[in-house]
Amino acid sequence: MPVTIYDVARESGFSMATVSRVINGSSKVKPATRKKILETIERLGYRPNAVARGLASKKTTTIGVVIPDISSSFFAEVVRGIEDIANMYNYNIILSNSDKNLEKELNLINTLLEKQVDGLLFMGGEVTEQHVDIFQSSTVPVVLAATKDPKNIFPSVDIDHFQAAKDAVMAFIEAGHRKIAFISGQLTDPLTGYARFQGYKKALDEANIPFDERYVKIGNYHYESGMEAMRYFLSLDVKPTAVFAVSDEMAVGAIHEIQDQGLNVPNDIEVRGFDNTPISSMVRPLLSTVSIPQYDIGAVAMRFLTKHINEEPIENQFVILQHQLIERKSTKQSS
Amino acid sequence: MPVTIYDVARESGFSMATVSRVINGSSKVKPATRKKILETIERLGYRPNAVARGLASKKTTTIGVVIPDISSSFFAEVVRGIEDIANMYNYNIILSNSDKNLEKELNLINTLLEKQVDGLLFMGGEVTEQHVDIFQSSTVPVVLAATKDPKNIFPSVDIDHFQAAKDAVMAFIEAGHRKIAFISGQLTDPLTGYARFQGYKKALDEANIPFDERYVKIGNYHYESGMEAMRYFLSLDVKPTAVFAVSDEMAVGAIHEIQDQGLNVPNDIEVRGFDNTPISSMVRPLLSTVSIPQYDIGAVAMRFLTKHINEEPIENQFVILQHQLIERKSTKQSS
DNA sequence: CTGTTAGCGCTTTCAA
DNA sequence: TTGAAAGCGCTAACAG
Repeated sequence: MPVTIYDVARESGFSMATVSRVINGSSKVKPATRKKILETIERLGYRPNAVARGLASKKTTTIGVVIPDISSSFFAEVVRGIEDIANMYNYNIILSNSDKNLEKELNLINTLLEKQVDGLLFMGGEVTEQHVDIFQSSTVPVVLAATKDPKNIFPSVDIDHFQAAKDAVMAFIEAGHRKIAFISGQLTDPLTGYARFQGYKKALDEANIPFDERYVKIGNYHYESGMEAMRYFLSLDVKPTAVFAVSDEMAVGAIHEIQDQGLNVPNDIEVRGFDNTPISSMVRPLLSTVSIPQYDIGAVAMRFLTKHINEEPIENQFVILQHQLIERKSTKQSS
Repeated sequence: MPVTIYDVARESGFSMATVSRVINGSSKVKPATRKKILETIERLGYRPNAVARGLASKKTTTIGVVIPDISSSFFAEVVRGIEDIANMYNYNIILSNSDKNLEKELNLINTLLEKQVDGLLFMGGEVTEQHVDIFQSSTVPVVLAATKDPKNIFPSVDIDHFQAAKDAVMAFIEAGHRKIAFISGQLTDPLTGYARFQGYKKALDEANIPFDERYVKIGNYHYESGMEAMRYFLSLDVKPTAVFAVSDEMAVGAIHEIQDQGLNVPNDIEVRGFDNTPISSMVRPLLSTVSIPQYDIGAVAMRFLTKHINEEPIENQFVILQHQLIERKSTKQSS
């Protein structure tokens, strides 16, 4: 039978209210009585029950995080950012993996809301009508991280996927390439798939390079699918001279396929990835990529959420973090 | 003002107790009344308050997980295993990063216990007296994952680090190597550091190869420190012909350092890593390594915890999962 | 500065 | 099969 605040009150000779005050460090308590109460807390080994506190105060100091897959190094880094800031503000996070499965997402959100989290951080593929509905049924704030909803209803923290992809392709164009292959994500995915694809097309368009669908292959962000895509590109009559993949893993897969066929990166074909995950610095040649501030996306989103929770004034509901082209060794230095 | 069980009771014309029964699917409720109550729950958009339930039932269906660093791909995979099984048993997890910092660990454990988690999963470097103390103050079960306590007080799920390292080194010895370098973890770390080091020494010992401290370098498990260690080994008069690193990242760093100096892996120097993290399949040459069932460690630990929570009979309190030598391309096939 | 007293929303005997 | 009522452990007015 664990010791309760009532026991502490009885043993110390003060009331529950006063004990509560010293626990919460709130308002004025005479130093002498604080000391006494602290002593009996120590003596009894009292540990406040956060569930009871949550019920009484309507605050749980925990926030819900739904994420596609924590074993993806991209999201793991985002979560690290979330957790660090959460910790700083004295929140804990309940983490749950959705695998981008709609039903699972909806269930998880519901469960988290039932658990009375003080706020919700959502990462996922798409934000559908159903997401919107359930988010709107929430009495606590919801912030989208590394995604956004099509109607801009909810605050979000993300990068400009369209521009990032366009910049990457433009760098190739400026280096003189005309035959630029694109290893894409699913086009049904509005942000990481479709928006980046549009960026690719736009860059070509502005350079008057006709779009050639043979230079586009859909991948699943993983290494193998990068190899496969590259295998296909290399089977073409007119091979591309540059390849842009929307994930580092796929880019590395592409590089290895190129190398396995006896060609050289970057001399025969240049390759650029996306995300700047740790692997890009652990391969040869070092991978040129588009750096996405994963940690910051998480950190900013969490900070953002605390502001909403505390109803602090918020200037901009939709923050776009900056991406950056990282030139390493899988592209020729254009200097 | 959110709708409560009381509202549902009033609207449906039944008592709170009966509403509670249909929510929990427990005991007998007449189908007709169940139907009516379900309807009014739907109509009112009632969402049960898990905090109140937790207070009343003394169960929160959430478990606490403390982990060194979620952005490490090793732990990310372990957590995926934990979460999947947790999910299966209808638990949520509160995840917190400790960075192996003792004070932080103790604080986190305390917070989780205050939050009335139904169980605790601990991963960390070392399990000290202080850990033992706080774990013993817990009224809920504690399971150690990917670690164990020196006195075998708490149930744990891990691999045999000593044997795994020994096996890796023995494979080199059987392939004819005598000059085997070792990129170690901190020796103050009892499991991943010290135990593996002992395994290395034991293998040499059994083969009557004298231990040479110049062939041992302490790393921090990361890529750069693998390169550094290798740079040092290559500066030796008598260079090693094989290198065993206790993490894949360090092994890959070593390979790249070797390659950068114009030598070939595996022809000039063979390299073997540890963990079988995804990167080992994404480098050239493909990395030979010791496979650790990370996902399973998490999954088994979580399953283990549910058994403790439900007070199911448990045969063995200390489960050792099997490691496995994976032969890829950074070692010569010994067949 | 401290105490009294209602709840918070739900589960759980115990009766009916 | 259903209901009444007593808490679960704590916070938050409100008094004093």
